Amino acid sequence: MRADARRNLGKIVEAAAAVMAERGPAAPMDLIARRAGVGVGTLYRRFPDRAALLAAMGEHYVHSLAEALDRAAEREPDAWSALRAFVLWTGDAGRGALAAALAVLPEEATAGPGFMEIRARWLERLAVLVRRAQADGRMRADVTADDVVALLNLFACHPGSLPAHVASRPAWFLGLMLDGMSAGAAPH
Amino acid sequence: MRADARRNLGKIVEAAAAVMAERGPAAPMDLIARRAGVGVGTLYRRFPDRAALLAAMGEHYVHSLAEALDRAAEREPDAWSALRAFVLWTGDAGRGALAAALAVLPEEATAGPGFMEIRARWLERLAVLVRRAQADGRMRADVTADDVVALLNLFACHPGSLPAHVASRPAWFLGLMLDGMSAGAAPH
DNA sequence: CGTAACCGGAATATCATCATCCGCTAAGGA
DNA sequence: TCCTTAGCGGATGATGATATTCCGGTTACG
Repeated sequence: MRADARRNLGKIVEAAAAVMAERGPAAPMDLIARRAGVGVGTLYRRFPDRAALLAAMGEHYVHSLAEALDRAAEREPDAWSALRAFVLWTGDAGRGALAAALAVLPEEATAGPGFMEIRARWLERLAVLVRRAQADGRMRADVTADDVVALLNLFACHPGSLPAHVASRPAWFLGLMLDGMSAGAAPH
Repeated sequence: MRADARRNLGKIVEAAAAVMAERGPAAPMDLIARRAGVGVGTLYRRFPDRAALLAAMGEHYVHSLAEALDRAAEREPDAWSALRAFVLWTGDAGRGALAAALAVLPEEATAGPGFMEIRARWLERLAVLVRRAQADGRMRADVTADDVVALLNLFACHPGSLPAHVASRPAWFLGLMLDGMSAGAAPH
């Protein structure tokens, strides 16, 4: 594969994530191509249909998400801090990535080859972290890993249509919900 | 105005709220008409364009929202309980109404005659409630009324695209954020 | 019972997006 | 340096969805 082709491929995946984060999974292909600085033809040559593009995006970003979780787990001293750090990381670093990986993708791109495996592994690690934080008495016992994922989803789905007050301080709101999940909060 | 005409008008506003809650403010007029059990013609005769329809919806639902807040303030013994009751009420009773009044409307229907006044009054009452709850030491001091509104917005914007895990138990998630706002939670 | 207001939805106009195709460009090897 | 060919980009026609109009039929109300 020629060098420029490879370069463009990367640009397209990134652009797709960015545009879809703003306009949802049905965003016009035109926009994605333009954002990538590429003609529509190039886009279609590389990805015969939308599903293929979504699959590529999914694989790429779920991977980066899993990496971030592992990084947090290594660096932070305990499970609860790691969970917290990870959730807050999603708030500033990779909103587009999140929207892509969590909210947009599962609909159609679930079939990717490495996608399901890495996603499952990621979910499992998250669940372990949750259980550990609960065992440490730092996290409410009635909160599940799925709840954490749902929380991320809530913030990831269509950042473009998020209330401005939330969009401008995502970390603050994520922190609020984390506080609600912490052991200190009233369990009802 | 003939009796059936008036009846239909009500049905249309309700249908518009329901459909727009699911599909956003750009939902097809067809759908709205069908949901109302009415022909498209009737819809257009009553509301010359989308903006008119949005305005009508806005007035109607902001009103009902203000009523709910006042009701909660009367019934509950203290400010924090009232706030909590109101927020949780939005979770089950009137999601469509919320989506309409908070997320969908401000974009275009802000110009309605009674709209701005009642909205401002509502916001003011909400702010009073927040200040009282904070004075009572039941609510975190760094949370503002705008934050509460943003929270509602977060759940109201496009229920159709909410993660299933959230959509099926809205009250649970709202409760989580309320817990995060309560005085008990760690302020950081 | 008459009439005029009102209804419904078929028909048309409009528009945005998809997806293809082909002449041009330039990457990379000899 | 030059040649070959993978690769590029965007104009183009097809397609499907939505807005909006219009009129024959219906029904509320005096």
